[in-house]
Amino acid sequence: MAHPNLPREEVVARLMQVFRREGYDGASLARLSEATGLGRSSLYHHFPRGKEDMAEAVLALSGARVGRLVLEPLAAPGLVRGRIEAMARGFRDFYDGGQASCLIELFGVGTTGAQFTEPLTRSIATLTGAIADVLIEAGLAEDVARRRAEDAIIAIQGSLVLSRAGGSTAPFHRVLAELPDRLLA
Amino acid sequence: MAHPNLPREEVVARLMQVFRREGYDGASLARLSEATGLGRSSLYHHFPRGKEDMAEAVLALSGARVGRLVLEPLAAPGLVRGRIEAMARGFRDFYDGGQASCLIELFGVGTTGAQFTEPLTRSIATLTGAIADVLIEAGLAEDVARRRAEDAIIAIQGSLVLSRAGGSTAPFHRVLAELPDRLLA
DNA sequence: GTCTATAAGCAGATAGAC
DNA sequence: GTCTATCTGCTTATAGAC
Repeated sequence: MAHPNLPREEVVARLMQVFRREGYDGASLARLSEATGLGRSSLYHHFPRGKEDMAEAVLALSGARVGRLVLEPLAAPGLVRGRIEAMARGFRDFYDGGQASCLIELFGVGTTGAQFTEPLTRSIATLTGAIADVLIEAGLAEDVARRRAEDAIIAIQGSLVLSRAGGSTAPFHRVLAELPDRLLA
Repeated sequence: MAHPNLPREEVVARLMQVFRREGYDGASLARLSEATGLGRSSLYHHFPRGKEDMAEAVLALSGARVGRLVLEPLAAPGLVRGRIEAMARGFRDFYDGGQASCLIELFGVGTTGAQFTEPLTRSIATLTGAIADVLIEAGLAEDVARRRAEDAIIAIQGSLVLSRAGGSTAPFHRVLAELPDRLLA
């Protein structure tokens, strides 16, 4: 066994890598076992309902990371522009420089049904709400703020799709670089 | 058998529906068989290498539809704005009003490997190139035109992700409605 | 908490009759 | 060109020893 007594968060982080690469249906137990160094039975010990529980844990970790990397810098004290720039760096790290897929695209498809869509929907709403709040704080009208916040999320998601399809993370990095000006223009 | 002597294009269209809903790995032969009304063996008669051939046919149909619905209206004679509006309607139809997923997100993940990425990459490049050409025709500088064209594709893809995650196609329709002004501003 | 062994079922794919 | 029947392998999941 390659990784004995791995802390749970590290196990979940490795599960997340697999889900992001292979999707929910594509991530087999064999692959998840290999990535974590845990045998099938060990995985079932930690996640009694199997893949379903693993995916839930991955979503929870994902939510926590978005909170720490994106929402916290956005809500921190300081000038609005600086906080938005920090948020952009947070997105960059969360998506591993544009190489990691978004779980929204992966868990909203196939066998999963509507099982995971609700947390993902809430996550999107929280994110756009937080960005809109900062823009309102900066003096923008509420409807403009909400629209620009949604545009920002749209641009990030779209750039991830294009980056993966095109084999270059350039679109992702360009969108992040332009984000502060687009939000505050 | 529910649908005897179905024309090939109709068969492929039904396969596309399944792949779009379930993803590549999630689309089982049982499901593909049910959707087309063809038994497993009939599917293998038409698509000797199985799912792989089916996915290829689906990609080909997808490319043909993009050509007819999006690229042709864009290249047609007439004023640039009207052609861009026609292109937006083409995207709306191609993505079934925002309810259909993009194959880029589905075929770039899981078992498929790099097998289908090349046609998808080319498709994106063709699309952005065609949009950029029209903007250059309208008098924009080439670098600006190329950037805006890429932004348009990013916005459309991102809005599809948000529409699916949020349970409402509003983001998709908003992006399409704003497309002409954004490209020509 | 991890292991080996195994169950039960479904996946993709094929053979051969009609 | 479609059918029924079948094969092999891999899937998720469980049982029980250590």
